Amino acid sequence: MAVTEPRRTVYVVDDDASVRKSVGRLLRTAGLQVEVFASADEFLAHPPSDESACLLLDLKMPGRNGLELQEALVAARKPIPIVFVSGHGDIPASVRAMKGGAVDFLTKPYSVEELLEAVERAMAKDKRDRREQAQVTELESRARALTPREAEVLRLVVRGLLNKQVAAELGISEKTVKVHRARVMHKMRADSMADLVRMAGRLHPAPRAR
Amino acid sequence: MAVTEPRRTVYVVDDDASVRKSVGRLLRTAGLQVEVFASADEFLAHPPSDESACLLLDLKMPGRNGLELQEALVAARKPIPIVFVSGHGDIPASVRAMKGGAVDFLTKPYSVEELLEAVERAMAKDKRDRREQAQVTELESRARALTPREAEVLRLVVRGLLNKQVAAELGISEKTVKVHRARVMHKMRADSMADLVRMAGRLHPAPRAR
DNA sequence: ACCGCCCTGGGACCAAAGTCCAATGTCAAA
DNA sequence: TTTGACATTGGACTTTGGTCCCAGGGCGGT
Repeated sequence: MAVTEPRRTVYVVDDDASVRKSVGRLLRTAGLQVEVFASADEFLAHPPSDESACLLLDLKMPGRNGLELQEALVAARKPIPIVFVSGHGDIPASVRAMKGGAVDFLTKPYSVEELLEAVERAMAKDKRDRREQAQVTELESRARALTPREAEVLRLVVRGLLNKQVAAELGISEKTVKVHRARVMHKMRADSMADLVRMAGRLHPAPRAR
Repeated sequence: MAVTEPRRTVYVVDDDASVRKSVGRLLRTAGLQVEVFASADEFLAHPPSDESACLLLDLKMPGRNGLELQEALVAARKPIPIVFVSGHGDIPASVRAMKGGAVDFLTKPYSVEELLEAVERAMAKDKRDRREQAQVTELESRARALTPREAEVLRLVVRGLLNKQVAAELGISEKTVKVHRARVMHKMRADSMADLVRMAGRLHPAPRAR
């Protein structure tokens, strides 16, 4: 298959130069792009590309450590799957990392297989997350194009109200509701009521179990 | 408020009798019901009540260990939030526990606050999970009451097809589709199209990010 | 053979939704 | 002031959806 393999980048953040070098070589050999950073701040200063990627992160580093970087990324809404690596980490740190959504937490010495497998899963997760995010972003974009009134009508229609009920709720005529409703369908590019309901559901996800 | 406090039970599984005793007393003091078990198998043999509950689980035990119990519960579809406790656990074990969905993983010595806080979060999660599960179960129950044809119509209607399109798809008359559709709405107790779409969405959740 | 459930329809109608065309008023920006 | 986006509504229809009543055939179990 002559499919152009999408660029997949692993960001390696480790204060140990020899680690950066050896791990970098290893990952490149596995066909991955690699970008190395010597500290958390160096990584944060880096404009992350919008390609498929994951982060291979050392737990202990001078300055901002791995967990702090993880928190910073969460706070900055820069979701990127993280694989932690540590030499002398402790259980509380690993638990905190996993609670924070890390894909895996490897301890040295780890095997090449472990590393590649973890990175592979992180990449897969990134791919899913990106796809999901791209779709939601697109929907949000469409929703932003709605006028206040249209958004209002959307809300009530999706709640299951009839046009006449929406009209009563808003104190306007049913005719006007139909007009707004038609524009909503068009702007949201929904081709059925069912479609619209699902779109609305993704825009305001029900708080499921966490 | 004279609200009857719902019974909240913590299942404590630990091979050390003195731990069972002291932790049990501690949790009871905090107003929780406690049931203790000396081994994983003893717990598995226990018919779990259907009350709000969580599991406080020792990592290392003779026979089946904590992680194995966790896996057994997952395999058996007996979801119950787990708080692990370990004296001499290692990082791989804690990571495995967290990957398996554990709420927390405490290491000895831990403070009373840590323990209670973790148990409290586990109970809260259990409450959410139960509520969610109860709703889904109810919907599944309604869906099972549908005849094959009705289920088929539901599927197509929720996909956004018009009655006439559903009819064409099934090779029957639009009239018959209406009949099935009406029965679907009634059996599912949906009071609007939007409602029905959401119900269907919860029955067959879109595979989101994991 | 009879009963109940399921699937299938017709006819008649009413309600709701969607779609044309057309028009008016407000309000803020150019 | 002119332009443009937004909200509003009417009239006239067509298409869909939903609900009655009524009815036949197939099929499995009592």
